[in-house]
Amino acid sequence: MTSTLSGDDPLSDCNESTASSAKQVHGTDSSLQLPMAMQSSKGKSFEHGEGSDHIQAYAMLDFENFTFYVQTMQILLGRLVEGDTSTDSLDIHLGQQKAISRRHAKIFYNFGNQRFELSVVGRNGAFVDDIFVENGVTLPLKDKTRIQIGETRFMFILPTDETVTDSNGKQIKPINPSDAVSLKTSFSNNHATSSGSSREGSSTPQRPKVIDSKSSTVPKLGDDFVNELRASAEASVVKREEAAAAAAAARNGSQLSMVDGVNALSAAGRAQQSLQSAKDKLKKPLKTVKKVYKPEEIPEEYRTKPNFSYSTLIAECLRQKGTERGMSLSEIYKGIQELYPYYYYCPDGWQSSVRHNLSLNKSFRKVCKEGKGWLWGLDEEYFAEKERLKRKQIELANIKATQHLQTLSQQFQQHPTRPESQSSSSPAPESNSSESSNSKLSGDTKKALSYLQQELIRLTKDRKMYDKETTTQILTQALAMTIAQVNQAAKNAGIQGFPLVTLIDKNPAHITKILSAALNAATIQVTKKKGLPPPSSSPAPPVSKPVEPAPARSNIQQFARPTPPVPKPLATSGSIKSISSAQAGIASTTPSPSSSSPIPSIRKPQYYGKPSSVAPSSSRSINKPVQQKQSQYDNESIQLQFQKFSQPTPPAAPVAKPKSELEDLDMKLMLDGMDHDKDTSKELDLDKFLAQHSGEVELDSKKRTLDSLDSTKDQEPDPKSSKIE
DNA sequence: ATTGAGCTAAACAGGT
DNA sequence: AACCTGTTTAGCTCAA
Repeated sequence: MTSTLSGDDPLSDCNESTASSAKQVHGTDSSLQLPMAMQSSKGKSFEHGEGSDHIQAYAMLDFENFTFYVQTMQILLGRLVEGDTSTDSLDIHLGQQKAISRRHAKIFYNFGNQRFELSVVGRNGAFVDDIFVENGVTLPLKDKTRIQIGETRFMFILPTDETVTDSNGKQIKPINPSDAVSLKTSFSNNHATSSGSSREGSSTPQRPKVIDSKSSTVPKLGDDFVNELRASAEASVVKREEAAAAAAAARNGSQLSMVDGVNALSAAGRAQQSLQSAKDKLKKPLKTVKKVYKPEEIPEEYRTKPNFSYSTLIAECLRQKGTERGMSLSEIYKGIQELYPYYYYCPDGWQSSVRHNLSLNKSFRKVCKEGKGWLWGLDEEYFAEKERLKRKQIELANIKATQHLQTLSQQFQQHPTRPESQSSSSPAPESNSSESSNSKLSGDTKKALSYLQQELIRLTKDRKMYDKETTTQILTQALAMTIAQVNQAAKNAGIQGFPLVTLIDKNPAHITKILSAALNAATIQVTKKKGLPPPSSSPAPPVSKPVEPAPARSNIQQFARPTPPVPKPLATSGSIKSISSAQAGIASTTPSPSSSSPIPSIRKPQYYGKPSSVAPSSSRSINKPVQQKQSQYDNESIQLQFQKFSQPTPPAAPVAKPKSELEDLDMKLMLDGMDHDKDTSKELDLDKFLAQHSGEVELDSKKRTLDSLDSTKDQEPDPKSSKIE
C-alpha cells in the first residue's frame, strides 16, 4: 500500500493494468510478476485516440506493487483457477490462496447511489478499512478505502484532479462513471479522442454532479444504449465493454493474441460482430447527452410540465427576461428554464420545439443579428391577438358545453320520471300526464336552471380548464347534485313546492355555496373517473369570495412565476453544478413511467422516439392539459343522474340524515366535496334555512356575479392570468 | 371524416 | 470537426 499513483515503483513499466483482463496482483505470491501479455497490452485498448498518451479511469486500485485503473463499471476480483471458465471473467486475480474465492468480490459503480460499491461474495469475507465484512455484504467505497481480501491488500482511490500523473509521467484522466457512455463510446470509436469524454473529469465519481448539456457532449450511441446502461449498469456495461474491447481487439488485429489469455475476448467472430456493431453505432450523429433525472430527484413542484404552449413559454420568457435588443436562442433556453424549472430537469428535445416555434410563429420576430444567430423579440400585438382568439375559442366551447347541458336539463325537467329503460337517445316521449303541471314547472324551473347554469359558469370560469366533454360532465353533475341536495333538504324539512326556486329567490348565496361544493365534488368525481389530474388540492374558490381566482390558477401560476426557483437553475452552462447534491443525483435505473400516472409525477418527460427510453414513452401534446377520451357521459346517464337526485323521497325521511348513512355514493362524494370547503360546510345550513323558510338575502348574488364577470371578463392586463388556456 | 393547432423529430444548411 | 442556430418538412395527437 505504499505505492501511490505518482509514487516510484520499480515495476513502473508494467505496473499499469486495466480492467480488460485478469491481472495477477498479489504481492506475496510467486505470481507477483506481471505476465508479459499484460505488459504488452498495457493501455493498448484503453488509450483513446491515436497518439493519445493518457489513460482514462474512473478510479484506481492501488496494490502494493501496481496500480489498477478501474475503467469499467464493474470489476471482478477473485482467484483464477486454471481450467475453470467461471474465473475467465475475473478482472483481477488476487492470488492463489485458498482463502480467496474464485469470485470473491465485485467493485462496481452504483448509478443509483452514484458511488462505487464493494460487494463481497467470497465465503471468507473481506476487510474493509480493517473491519471485517462478511460475504453477501455490499458497502460503499470512498476514496482511500482499504480493502483486504485474503492476504492481498489494496486501496481504492478516487481521482481528484482533472489529470493525475502516474509514475511514468503519463496522464491519467479521471472519468466520472456517469459519463460512462462517453467512455464506452471512445472504446468503440476509432476516432474518438479522450477530450470529449473526459471533459467532465473534474468531478469525482462520488460527487453527485449534473452533466452540463454543453460540456457533457459525447458521441451518441442512441438513447437505448444510454438507458440500458443506466437501467442496468453492471450487466450492460460488462457487455458493452466486451463488445468494445472486442472491437478494439479486432482493430488491433495482430495484437489480439497478446491479450491476456484469461480474457473472454477471444472469439474472432464475436469480435468482428462487435466491431461492426460499433461501427454502425458510429454512423449515428453526435448528440448531446444530458443527465436524466429520476422523478424522485426532481423537486415535486417541477415534475409536471407547465401547462403552456411553447409559444406562451417563449413569449413569457421574452417578456420577463428580454431586453430591447431581444434575446438570443441560448438566452431563451436559459430563461425558460429559469421561469419554468421543469425544463431544467426534463430531457432535451424541448429546445428543438422552441426553435421550431420561434421560426414558425409570427409572434416572434428577429430583432437583430448577433454572432451566428439572431436576437429574438416578441410581437406583443400579434401575440395578444392570437391569445385573444384562443381564449375566445375556449369560452365558446364552454358556452356550447353549458348549452348542451341546458338542453339536457330541459329534457329532464320535461320528463323527470321517465323510466330508466327508455333510451335517452330516442326522441323524448310525449308526456302522458300532468302536462299542465310540467309546463307550469318549466317556467320557474327554466329560470332556476338558467340561474344555476350562470352561476356554474361563473364558478367554473377561474377553474382549470378541461375539454368540452369533461366540462360538460362536471357541470352536469354539479347541477344534478345541487338539485338533489336542495330537494333532499327540502324534503327533509317537509317543504312543499320547488325548493330550488325558493332558495334562489330567498338566498342565492346559499345556492352559490351548494353549487361550489357540488362543483368540487363533481370535478373530483369526473376527473377521477376519467383518470384526469384533479384540478388542485382545493378546487373551488372560496365561496365567500367568489371573485377570487380559483386555486387551480395559482397552481398553474407556480410555473409562470416560481418564486424563486428552488434550485437556481442553469445560470450558465457550468452552473448546473450549483444544484444541491440532493437534487443532482444521477439517473441510473429506469424511472417509473409517469405519463399516465397521476400528479405529481412527471407528466410526459419524453425520451424522444426511443421506446426503451428512461422516460415514459407516451406521446405528444405534453404542453397541453392532460386530456383523455373516456367513457361518454351521455344523455342517458345525465338523465339518470337527474332522476336519481330528484326522486321524490319518502315523506318519512329522517330529518338531517347523517352523511355517513347516505347510501348514495355520489351524494356522499358531494358532501365530501363540501367538506373540502370548510367555509361551505360550516356555513351551509340548508336544512335549517329551509326549515325556517325565512332566510334573508345577505348578499346580492346577482350583483356579485356581474361584478365578478366584469373583473374576470378580459384579464388582458395581467399576462399571468391570461396565460391559462 | 376533416381540419387546424400544437408537439416532436429529423434533415439540412450555414455560421462559429 | 463539432457544435449551434435557424428553416423546413413530416408525422403524430387532440380537439373542434
